Parts: sequence; structure tokens; C-alpha cells
Amino acid sequence: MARKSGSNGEKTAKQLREAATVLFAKNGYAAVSMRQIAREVGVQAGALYLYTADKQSLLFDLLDQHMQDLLQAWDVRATPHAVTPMDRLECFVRFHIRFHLLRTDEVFISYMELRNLTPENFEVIQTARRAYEGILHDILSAGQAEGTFNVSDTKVATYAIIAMLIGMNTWYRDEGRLSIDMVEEIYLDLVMSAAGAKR
Amino acid sequence: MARKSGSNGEKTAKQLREAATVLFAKNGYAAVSMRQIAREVGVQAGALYLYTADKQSLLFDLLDQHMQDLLQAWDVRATPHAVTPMDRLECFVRFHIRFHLLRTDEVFISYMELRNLTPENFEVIQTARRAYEGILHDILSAGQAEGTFNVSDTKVATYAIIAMLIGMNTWYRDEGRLSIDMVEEIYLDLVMSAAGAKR
DNA sequence: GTCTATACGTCGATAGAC
DNA sequence: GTCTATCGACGTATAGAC
Repeated sequence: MARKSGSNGEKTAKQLREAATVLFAKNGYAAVSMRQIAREVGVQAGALYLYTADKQSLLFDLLDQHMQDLLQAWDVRATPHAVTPMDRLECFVRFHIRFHLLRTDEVFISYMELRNLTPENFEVIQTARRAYEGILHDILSAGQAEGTFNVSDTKVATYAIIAMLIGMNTWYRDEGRLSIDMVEEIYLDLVMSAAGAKR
Repeated sequence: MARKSGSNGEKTAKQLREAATVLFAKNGYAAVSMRQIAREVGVQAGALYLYTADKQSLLFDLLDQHMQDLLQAWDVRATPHAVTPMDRLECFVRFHIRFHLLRTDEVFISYMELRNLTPENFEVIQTARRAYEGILHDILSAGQAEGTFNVSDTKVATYAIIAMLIGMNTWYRDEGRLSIDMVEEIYLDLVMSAAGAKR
């Protein structure tokens, strides 16, 4: 597909998403202006409206894309349903950590900016989030049923484990004391213990 | 101390803090205007500046008060240093849950609005937060040293357990399936397991 | 202590030139 | 595809009347 000479649209669209992601993560949706984003992209504010209907759509698209990426990546990565709950839990934890540590900004926005979505947009993201929680809840329930795990409430355990894993994003730094590999092992231990896994 | 007739200062000051807490928690600091807060309080926007130097001070005072309340409440509640790490951990978890479920708005703001603090104000809150994390870290370290607990990294375990506990605030509802007492027991199990407590 | 009025900046979003 | 210019609304904060 030939590109018009002087046209820069695809590149600008990508830059817009990236600049918005970084700025929203750093300063918060409400505190970031379209002019700020435009400055980062290197265009004037008006030009942004060629790529997004409005500021709200910009936020929603970022969150929606992130959740779709997450669920799709899991579908690809998930081990076949035949394996044990223990193996599935290990797979989930490792997947979660790898995926989330590579997208710190997106994860941050996805948890901080939910309240800045319109009710309709919020519902869409909420549904995706519940689907993700459902993955973990299914694993815990299966393990609980067969006696591999031991938690007093699978729903609460699901929330607790997700919160624990998401919390990693608030302190992990690439240049810090721990490598991703080490973090993965540490959290795997914590999650397995919390789930009461008989290993 | 006699109150001037027509004067309403103390009441307004209190209403200001309460309205700001609710609105900041619901819509976010950046998205809430002084006019909105004033409307909630029942005064004009200009009158708020009798009680706060500016919007930033208002946010900081709320967070600072919350952290001071938290640390002071722990000092009162904390069991004497002689007891076992296991007992201390149980005490900490029960304390955390009770304290945090009674102040959902303050907790929410304290975690969501850190980035809207000026660097100087941020440092103050960060120090208080680290002090709170330090309480848990001390308990875990002590238990780890004497073999009661079993975690692969006490620092990460501290972060993970705090995240898990804080996460409770995002889903707990008074009118929900679980009573505070039940939540307390469920999280106690989860934390003890995560810490690898030999019970 | 609270009001009204307002200074002054910035916001999101659009119109029309190039 | 991007620019400049602009609209109308709203933001924080202050001044001065009562």
C-alpha cells in the first residue's frame, strides 16, 4: 500500500499512543492535556484529533488494547487443559509476571484510570478484567476441588493473589536488586504458599 | 472557648476535609475542582482558602493525617515486643484489616494520589509509608530468623502481603457476601500461608 | 467567616488555510 | 496531514465588600 509523500499518519498514530501511555502513567489522565501529548508527539494539538475522536476515546483505546493483548497472550501461552491445577497455577504466575513487567505503564494506567472512563467504557474494561480474574479463579477452584490447594475462600484468594502480583509493578525496577528471573521464583513461592499448595 | 456568633469555622473546616476526601476518592484529585468541593461544603469557592493554603496542601494534609493516624493506631494496638513473630503477624493482619476497612476513602486516596503530591510532600508520605512497611518487615524477618516463617525474600514478601491486604479495599463492600470478621479470618489464613508459617 | 466579582491562565475541541 | 487561530467553558486563587 503506497504511502502519500509527506504523509506521516501511521507513525504519528503510533507516537500518539505511546506518548499518551507514558504521560497518563506518569501524571494521570486528568492531569495531562492534549497539548502536552501533542508536544511530545511533535505536532499541534488539533492534529491529534485526526487519530482519536476525543481524549476519552484515547484512554479507552489504550486500556481496551491492553486487556485484549493480555487475554490473547494468555490464550496463546496457556497450557492445555489436561495438566494439573498446580502446573496451571505455575504457568499463570510466570505468565503474569513476564507480561506485566514488560508493560509497566499500561498496567499502571489500567489500574489507576478506571474511574476516568465513562460508565459504558468502564463496563467493557471491567468485563475483560473479570475474564482475567476468572482464569485464576478457575485454576484455584479446580485445585481446591481435588485437594491440591487449600484456601478458605477461592474468590478472595483470587483477588488476593492478583493484588499481590499486580503490586510487583509498584516496586520492581530493572536496575534494582532482583532480576526478573528471581522475582518470578520469589512470587511463585509466595503464590503457591498462599494457595496452600501441597508440593 | 466562646464561639463568635454567626461564625461557623470549625464545622466548615471539618466539612471541607470530609468533602475533599469523598470527592478525591471518587473522582481523583486532578479531576475535582475547588468549586465542586465548595458546593459540597455549602460555601463559595473563595471561602475554602480560609482553611487551606491551596489545593495541594489540602491533599497533603489528608494523606499526612491518614498516615499519622495509621502509625499512631498501631503504636497503641501493637502487642508488647516479647510475643512471638507468629502472634505479632496475626496482630498486624487483624489490625490492618480493621483499620483499613473503616477508612476506605482515605486508603484509596493514599494509594492513588501519590503522584499528585509535590516532590517535598511526596517524600513525607513516602517516609511514613516505609515506616508502616517496616513494621511488617521486622515481623517477617524475626520469624524468618527463628524458623517460624519461610519466605525466599523478606522484602518482597513484605510488599506482597501489603499489596494483598490493601487490595481488599478494592472489592470489599459492607453489603457484600462476607462480614468483616470473615474477611479477617480469610486474609489471616492467606497471609500466614504466604509467610510459610508453621502452625 | 463568608460573600461576590474577577484576574488570568488553560482546557478540549473545531474551523479553515495550506 | 498538519498548521494557526479561535471558541466557550472552566480552573485556581485573590481582592474587597459586608
